[in-house]
Amino acid sequence: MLARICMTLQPAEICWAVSDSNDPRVKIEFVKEENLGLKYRPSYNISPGEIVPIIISSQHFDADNFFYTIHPALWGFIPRWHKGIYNEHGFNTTNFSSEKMNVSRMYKPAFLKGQRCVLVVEGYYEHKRVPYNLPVKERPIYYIYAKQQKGVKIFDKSTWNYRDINLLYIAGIFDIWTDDTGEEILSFTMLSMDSENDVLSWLHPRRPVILESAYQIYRWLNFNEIEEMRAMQLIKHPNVNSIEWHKVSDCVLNASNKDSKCNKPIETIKYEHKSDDNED
DNA sequence: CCAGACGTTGTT
DNA sequence: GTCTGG
DNA sequence: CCAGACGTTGTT
DNA sequence: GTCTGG
Repeated sequence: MLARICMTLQPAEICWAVSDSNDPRVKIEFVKEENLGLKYRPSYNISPGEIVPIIISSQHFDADNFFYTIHPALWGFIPRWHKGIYNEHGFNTTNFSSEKMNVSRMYKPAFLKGQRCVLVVEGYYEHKRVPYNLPVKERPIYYIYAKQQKGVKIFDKSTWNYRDINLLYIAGIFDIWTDDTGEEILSFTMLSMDSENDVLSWLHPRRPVILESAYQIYRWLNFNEIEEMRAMQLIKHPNVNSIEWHKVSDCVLNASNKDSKCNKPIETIKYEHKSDDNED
């Protein structure tokens, strides 16, 4: 999968957006402003190796109460056994096939400890899969995001009410890694799944595991209440009914382009006009 | 047992 | 050609 | 994944 | 750290 996401919200704004829940058990806290000496930097184009906000259960730290906490975390899971510089383990841990969970040496231990998390994003970017004979430049790139209320455009902040926008919630696995000096780093991987037979199959054979309902998110995070077996069931066939997308320019391919034009719609080619973007 | 893998991706 | 940083 | 680097030096 | 293959 094309490893790019969009998340421009500030920590407080993330709390506002995420805490829109009727469930009194869902209390939101943004903790650990800094991690690794690196700070979460909201951006229209975020890549692996950067710090992004994830939600985890407070019960990983406080056994008495369950509520949501939002942490800045390193995108790219650091293997528990790794020694040395944190990012020199040599594995691509940006995402992980959820189907392989029960045989994974790398992720299973964290999963069995209930270390499930949710990555909060405004949207993610994906190359469309096209025939091999087409050059890279001919591959359209799409921005995928949650369906919004009337009048709200997720790619246009001037239309936002921070408490009303709909975000994407992507299931993940996290761990806390300790370096030689005792410094801890919170890192995570994004879970992926087959997109065959769902609304995104036209785009790419795989897609992130997207949690759509508040209840689904609650169960994915509450590891005490929902054990591993049921958690895996939960993400086996997650719904993706409430998503939308549009074509964007290739400026997002350069990871250093953090500009707002990264998630803006571009003119579609004349003959495939209108909302036919959604077609294969 | 011990060495080697452990992950992903437009690859072959 | 291949690795790394984002 | 893709873009960009791929190097050195008594220097800041 | 933990599992698998030989």
